[in-house]
Amino acid sequence: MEVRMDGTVLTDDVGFLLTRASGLLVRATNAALATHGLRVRSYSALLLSCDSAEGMSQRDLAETLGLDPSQVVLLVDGLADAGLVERRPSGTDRRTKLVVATAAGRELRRRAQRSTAAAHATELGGLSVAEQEQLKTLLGRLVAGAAAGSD
Amino acid sequence: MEVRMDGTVLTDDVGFLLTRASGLLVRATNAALATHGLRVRSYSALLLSCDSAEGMSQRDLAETLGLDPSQVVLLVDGLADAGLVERRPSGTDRRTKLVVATAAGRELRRRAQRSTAAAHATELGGLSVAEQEQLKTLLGRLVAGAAAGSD
DNA sequence: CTCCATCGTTGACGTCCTCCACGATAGCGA
DNA sequence: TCGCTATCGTGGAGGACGTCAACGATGGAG
Repeated sequence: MEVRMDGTVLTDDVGFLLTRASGLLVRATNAALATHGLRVRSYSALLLSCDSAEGMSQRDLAETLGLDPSQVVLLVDGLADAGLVERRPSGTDRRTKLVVATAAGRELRRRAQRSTAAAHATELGGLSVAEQEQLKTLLGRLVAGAAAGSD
Repeated sequence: MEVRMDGTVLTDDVGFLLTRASGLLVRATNAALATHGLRVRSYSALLLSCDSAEGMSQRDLAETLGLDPSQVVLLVDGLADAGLVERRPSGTDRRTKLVVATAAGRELRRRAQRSTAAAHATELGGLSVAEQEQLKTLLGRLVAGAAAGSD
């Protein structure tokens, strides 16, 4: 019988579990989004583009998604080529381009959302709704804390 | 004021938070492990090799880490080249190779563990110890459930 | 007007994911 | 015993992703 206090055993390590859980969910979600021609990455960007009425700068997109700005370029390129979003010039700053979802983008978002919800339900089936909420809260605090620490 | 029930808003999505948190922790941990010539991947494999007395087959390694077996080959190659683990033939099955940590591997593991613990403490600073334990439990259940579901 | 910061973009390089195929070995049924 | 099928480790290909450095265009402070 082996008893250890912290993340000494790999499968008790928060970091490992985080990576493992994320990998599982990403894989399942990517599979669910494949029929819509989306991946987790592009779907996330589409969501943000839909939820901001006036569009979101690529800078803010990168910040929120935790990505390098150079990756957002390709991400938005793909979405724009598919007619899901468009780049609009900002009225106040000619450097920034606001990414805003098109009607087609908003429509696809609705359909894709059903797919991801189904995948999430399957993957998170082992947890009760209350526990999922608890997990969400803890992760939110973790992310917020880490983001604050890197300022 | 916008109120939504579930993961409708991206930053309230469990999957997104999971990926985001994992990315943050992996980045920090990789930075902490860099001085030891390790990455999260190789460190995890080293841990497993240390914790199983008789060694672990690459198959089981892949299973536990959630990786494709072909990746484990390269992973173990790297660790073996660094003298941290060695491949031993299994007494019962000549196909399988047991990966077992060397003395140097066990020594490095100890030092590396201190680095990762420090990184974790920094990154998880926003959560109390009880909350970290809670998070660990929830993630463990999630991973176990998803693993059971894919059988 | 000048100097420096910021935004989007491009390029490069390495890591990681996913899948497919192969030789060697194991295990089972005829 | 002989095949058939499954499993283990390995190799290779192709795409996605992470990280960093540099550039032109623009904004803002002094």
